[in-house]
Amino acid sequence: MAGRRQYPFDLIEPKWQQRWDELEAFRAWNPGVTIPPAHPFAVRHQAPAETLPKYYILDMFPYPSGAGLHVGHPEGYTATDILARYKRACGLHVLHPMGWDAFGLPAEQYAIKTGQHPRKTTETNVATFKRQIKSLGFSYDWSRELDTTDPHYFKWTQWIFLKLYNSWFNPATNKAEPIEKLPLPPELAEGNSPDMEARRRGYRDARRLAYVSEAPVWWCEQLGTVLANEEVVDGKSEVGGFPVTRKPMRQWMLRITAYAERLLQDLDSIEWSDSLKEMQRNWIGRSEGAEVDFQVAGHAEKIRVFTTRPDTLFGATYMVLAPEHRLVDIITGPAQKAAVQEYKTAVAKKSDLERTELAKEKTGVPTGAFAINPVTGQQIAIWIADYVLISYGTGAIMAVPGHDTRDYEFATRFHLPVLQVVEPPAGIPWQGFVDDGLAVNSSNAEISLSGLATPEAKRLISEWLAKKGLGKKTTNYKLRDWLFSRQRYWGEPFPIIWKTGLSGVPYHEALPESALPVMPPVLDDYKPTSDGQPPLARAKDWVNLPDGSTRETNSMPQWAGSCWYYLRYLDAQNAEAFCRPAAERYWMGTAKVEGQTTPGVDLYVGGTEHAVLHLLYARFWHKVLFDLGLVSTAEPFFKLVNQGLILGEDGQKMSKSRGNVINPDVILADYGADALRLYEMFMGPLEMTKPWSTKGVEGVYRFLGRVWRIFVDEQSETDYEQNCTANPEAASRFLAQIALSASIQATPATPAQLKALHACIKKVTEDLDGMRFNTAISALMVFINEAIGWPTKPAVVLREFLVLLQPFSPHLAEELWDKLKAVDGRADAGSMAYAVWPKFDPARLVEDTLEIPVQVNGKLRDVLRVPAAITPAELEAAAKASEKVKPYLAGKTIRKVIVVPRKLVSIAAA
RNA sequence: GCCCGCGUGGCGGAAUUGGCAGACGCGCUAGAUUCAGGUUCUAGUAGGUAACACUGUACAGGUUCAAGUCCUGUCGCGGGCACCA
Repeated sequence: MAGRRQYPFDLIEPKWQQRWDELEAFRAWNPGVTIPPAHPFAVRHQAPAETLPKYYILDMFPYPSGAGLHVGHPEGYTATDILARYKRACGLHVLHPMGWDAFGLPAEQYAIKTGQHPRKTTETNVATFKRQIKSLGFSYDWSRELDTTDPHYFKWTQWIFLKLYNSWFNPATNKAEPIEKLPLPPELAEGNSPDMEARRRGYRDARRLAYVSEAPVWWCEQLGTVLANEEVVDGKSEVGGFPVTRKPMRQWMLRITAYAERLLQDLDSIEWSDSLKEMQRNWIGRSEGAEVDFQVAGHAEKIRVFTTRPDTLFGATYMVLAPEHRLVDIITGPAQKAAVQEYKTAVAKKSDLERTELAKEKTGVPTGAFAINPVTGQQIAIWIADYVLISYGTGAIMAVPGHDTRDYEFATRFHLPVLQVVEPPAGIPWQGFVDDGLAVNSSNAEISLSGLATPEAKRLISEWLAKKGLGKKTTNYKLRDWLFSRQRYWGEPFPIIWKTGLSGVPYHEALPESALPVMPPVLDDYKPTSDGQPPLARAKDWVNLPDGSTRETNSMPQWAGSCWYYLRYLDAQNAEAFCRPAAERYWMGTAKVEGQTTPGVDLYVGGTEHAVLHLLYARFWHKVLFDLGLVSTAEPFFKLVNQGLILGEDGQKMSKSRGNVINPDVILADYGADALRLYEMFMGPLEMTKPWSTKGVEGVYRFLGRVWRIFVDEQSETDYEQNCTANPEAASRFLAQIALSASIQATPATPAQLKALHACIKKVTEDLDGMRFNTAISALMVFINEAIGWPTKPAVVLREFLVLLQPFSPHLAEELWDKLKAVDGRADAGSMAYAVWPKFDPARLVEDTLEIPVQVNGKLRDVLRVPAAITPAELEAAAKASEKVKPYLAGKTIRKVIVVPRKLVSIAAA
């Protein structure tokens, strides 16, 4: 490291971290809990904790990887810690917890390689993360620490799964309801035969929020597991970037699509960034349109299509089915059978990556069949092509090549007819015009759209189709149901068993709550079995139950634990419930508390990588729990902020291969936690991507050194090289012998000193409210730059400054706060954890003179120093009288003079 | 291709939302302290000029007494979505 140590942070920081631990200084108190009278919380607040307004501030909990903390972690954690400390100082009851999202692939892959149990790896990694996080002095309530792999935790993850399993979505009420209350159709209502029982069971199973499906799913050979849509990026696995293929498998699904509309609508009720909301909107992918039925000529079959442009129906000149469409084999003519089969096979062999990457040129083959356009009566060819996806809409489209880019490309390639049915604004060619215009060439004997603007044409044709029974208005979503099972060992087992029903058909049943937690079996080998079964299937004793039923061998995805951890923090130790209602209502802000306005988590900070995975899944679970009356808010996270990425010093993304990774442990050892915290906040706005600079750390470190030297007598810091780090007593003796500077006195502050202080209070307070940490720190620096020149420094002023510094660099602030006792004798200075935030007094900032810039024709010509009480007329006169201004007015006529009181004078002259 | 966001000194970034562009920090220059290096302290630091003038917030226009900020177009960078009918 460069330079001498600025101050003994290596003694100060462990001392205060230990003190906070001993005091349990940052514990948050649930309703009904008695607070020890000596606790600083009780000392500050006379009222019971549950009558104070709460502030729930949450970090995205980390996956404890083997690599340890990287510098991105402390960025978000410092931001939330500063706010947690600030809100505590402002008198709010702050909940600020931390835990571990510890199920996941790396621990399992390490187990496959070494045979070491993932539990062991996880424990080691958690210990490392905890040590690192603690060394940064964050004010977490560690009594609420949780770990998703702890049976006391995942018992309740399994319990919530049972809630999903035992619920269905009632479209009439738009809510999840218990499955027992699902109305049965009349034909199933009666009869107790085994057959009727099985049919009733089938009816219910098809409607549960957690259900089993045989549909094609993403399979990743390298990872040996299936993946959710959200985990597949550009045809590759999000983790590892391995190829994935489509494969029909029996899997557990969660019916998130039932919540598509609410997940979309409720975005309007929460304070997230526009870009993040937009990402969720895109993912949900709502589009309004119509379904239209096309009769297949010479067949009984109809083809149903979804279109967002029913107004272009007159321009539909052919149709396309997805190659996987049910009707393809039925309608294909004998002459086309071979070609169609060949095309289907070719498409099936393509991975999704190839299907999109090689999509430069459209492909397809005709089926030989024709459909009848319901408005023109024309026969139009039916093709199959892989640009139509089986998974969206109905898997079939009406092609309007005149006004759809993809259809236009296809029609051009295969010489299919192109008709104009929309008139663009003047000057734009109609071919391939896809925006709104005026309908043309769109009339038949019964209906005419011609001349109508696109929205009206859509409305009219939809009504007409509905009246004729040919179609109806409908809404489609891109969102698919959530594939919820994985072929992995290191995840929550499902609380599900399988039984054999009539004629050998297997069916599933939930285990009772009393069977929770379902523990995973002990295994020697964590690989999937050779026949592609999940590793849990290897444990025969575990799988096979005495009554002949067998356990579900899939496990839950990593997202399961993070879907509800923010609720477990509210009542983390509770063995009887996932969360007690009183605690839930208090911390989620729905209990009646004076001054409480925010529903849900007040502030959630984390990376943008969870924009559509964790944040969508958690909202979904929360809404189900809300419907079932288990939580009291419709949304979990009221305000959400994404921290920006920290790049390497070379401006590139940090990576081992580039060799530009900054290890926070090294920074910590060289400059201390306070400097690291301060630097990460000083780099720039929290949400921005910004490069690391170790020189920048030195800068804020020097600032902390200046703060230290304002307070202490430099002559008394005798021996910096003395090593007391390993010996707390020696450290404490050493720190105690460092005397306060003689310039600090219990004297009243001068007006100039109060002005500097209150300017700082104002700026820091406003900037913290707006989460502008970088400019708040610059205000602290401005204050110190000024105060360092004061011959005598009043203790009252410095105490208030320390309260402002404390959220940012709490260790140094505590040490100096403690030392100030020697001058002002204030004995209440044991810990700053609940020190009261100073109030800014505008009276202290009143200026008696102002500097007023004077412009002539927009150019600055003078700056006048004038009394603050000056009238606009006097100000104008003073401006015109200025010797610096006069030459620019000479020989010109003043056309206009603008006087902005207390701001500026602008003269226009010609 | 479509949808967001952003372009300010050598660098990270400020600018009360239309009112003195460059706060604060890094770096750099000079001086003091020191045997010396480091540290610390003091002064300076957008370009330009001997000093003024003048020029400057990606580029080109526009609105205004006044534009980094508002409007139109262009270019560049970052992120998201990507055959979603």
